[in-house]
Parts: sequence; C-alpha cells; structure tokens
Amino acid sequence: MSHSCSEKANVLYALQEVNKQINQKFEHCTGVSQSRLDILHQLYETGEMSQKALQQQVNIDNAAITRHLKQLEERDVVSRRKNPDDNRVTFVKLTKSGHEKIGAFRNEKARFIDEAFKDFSEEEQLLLSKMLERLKVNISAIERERS
Amino acid sequence: MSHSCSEKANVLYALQEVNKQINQKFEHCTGVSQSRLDILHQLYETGEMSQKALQQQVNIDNAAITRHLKQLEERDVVSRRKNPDDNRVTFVKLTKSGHEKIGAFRNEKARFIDEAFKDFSEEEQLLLSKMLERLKVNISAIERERS
DNA sequence: TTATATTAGTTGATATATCAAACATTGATG
DNA sequence: CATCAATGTTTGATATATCAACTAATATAA
Repeated sequence: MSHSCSEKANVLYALQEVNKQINQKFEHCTGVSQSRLDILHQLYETGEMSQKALQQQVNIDNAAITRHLKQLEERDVVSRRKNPDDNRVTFVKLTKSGHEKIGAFRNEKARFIDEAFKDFSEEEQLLLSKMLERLKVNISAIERERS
Repeated sequence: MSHSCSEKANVLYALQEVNKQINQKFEHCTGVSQSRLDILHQLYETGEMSQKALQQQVNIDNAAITRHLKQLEERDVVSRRKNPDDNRVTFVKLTKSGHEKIGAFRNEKARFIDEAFKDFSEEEQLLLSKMLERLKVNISAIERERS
C-alpha cells in the first residue's frame, strides 16, 4: 500500500495482498468460498468427525461451522448424526455425492497451487514455509503478552 | 490444515493461517479492523484524495469504501467534500482529531510489526518479500488464463 | 442424588465484503 | 445541442464471520 513505510510493514502488506488475491481468485474460479472449501477438504481428508474437531481444524467460529453445515446438508453434500455415546456431539461426513463433487474442487485447487508455485524450488518452498512458521510463532507471542 | 496434502498446499495454507492470525490479533488489540486501518493509514500517508484513488490503493470494494467513510465521517474522523472541478468525485481526508487518533494506531501497528519480524534479518525480509511478489505474479497469471 | 460446571451446538444481533443496479455528472459524437 | 458512453459514488440484496446468549447433554462434586 504505502511506499513510505518500513520494509517490514511492506512485507506484511504483501502477505495480506497475496492472501486476498488467492481467496478472491480461487473463489471466483470455483464458486466456493475458501472457508467452505476448507471444511469440505477437511471432511474429505478425515472422513467422519465431530463438528467441534472440524471447527478446530478449520479455525473458524462455531456459529459459522453450524451455518455452513446446515446449508451443505440441505444440498446433500454432507450428512450429520448424533454421537450415540454422547448426544452433545454431532458427527459430520461427506455424502457420496458430496465426496464426488469435492474431488473436482480438489483437483482444481491442486492445479491452482501448482501454478502459484510453478517457479519455486523445493528449497524455496521450505524456506517460505519456515518463515511463515516463524511469523506465526512471533505473532502468537504478541497476543499472549497483551491478553 | 491437512497433513496428507502436497508441500505447496501446506505452504499456501500456512500463508492463509498467518494472515488470519494477523487480522484477528491486531484487530483484537486495537479494536479497528484491518481494512479500516488500511483506509486510515492511506489517508494519513497521502492526505486528501478521491474515494476512487483510496479504493484502488486499499483494494476493497467501492461499496465498502463508501460505507466505511460514512461511518468515519459520522465519528468525525474524516471529512469529505466534492471536487469543485468534477462533481462526480469526492475528496476525503482525515480531520484534525482523526489524524491524532490514527497516529496512535500507527504506533501500535509499528510495534506489532516489529514483534512479528523480530528475528528476521534484512536479507530474510527481502527474500520473503520477493517470494510473495512471485506468488502474486503467478496467481495473477492464473486468473488471466481463465477469465 | 441433586446442584453446579463444562462442553457442543444453535440462534440472534451485528459487522463488513461482495455484486449488481441505480444515479448523477461529465465527456464524446453525430 | 442531443444522445450516448464512461466515470464515481451510492444503495439494496446477499453472504459470511464474529460475539454473546441460550439450550441440551454430560461430568463433577457436595
């Protein structure tokens, strides 16, 4: 955004910009929002799981999960049932037809990702990954100090 | 999120996670949303400018800008006036009191950023910056292909 | 075993981002 | 000059994230 800021600020800004770009463009290509795709992706990987576990993995609000799943259930993409051993928890999984549909999105996302990183070597990917991890750790620390 | 995906996918996921973390934590600390802060930051840097220019810099929707500014005007943080030479465009700037308030946020953000990058050398910052730029370019190319 | 606390999920209120449609103003063209 | 296109802003409809309050079920503890 600004050109008169510190180098660091610009890096952070670039990070946010790339992220926004990813969300916008991928969503535009597939018609599915990132968070919804994350939900579906997680269910695809894990199979049946509790809403709670799903929410923690995907890291969005409880309420948001409930509403996503409600819609996805209406469209027969996921199915839900109570855990017979603990009626507080509800298990979620992809339906058969949901599973098929998601496969297509996953392929599309894989292509998207390949394109995004097409000129990155293995080492570079690793490097980026490690830097992001460090950022994450540093930022977590900030929150702890102030909370 | 998932552990069975490609390395690249995980990097992308990490990027999104860091970004979300930044937004959540910074917003939590200051009580101001990122996009609103971006708007204010831009006005702080640039002084008076048209809504259009502001919108392009900050990269959020026209409608969103209008609504943000409406609120900020009500709270006497910004002031608006028509461009006398072209009544389609409205100029925006920080009010005096707005300018003072924003200064505090900017300091807070600067501290936040310093913490986030505290163990990054100059070279590392540059490296990260360049990688993000490459990602950005690659992703832009994807959209062009499909649109 | 009854009262209390915890946990999982839902719902309502609110905030904000997006798109599309509308509007006003200006510019360009016949 | 009259029309039509382009530009900047606004508004309405919709989507989705968040928080807080609530319900239901379970676990804990007096």
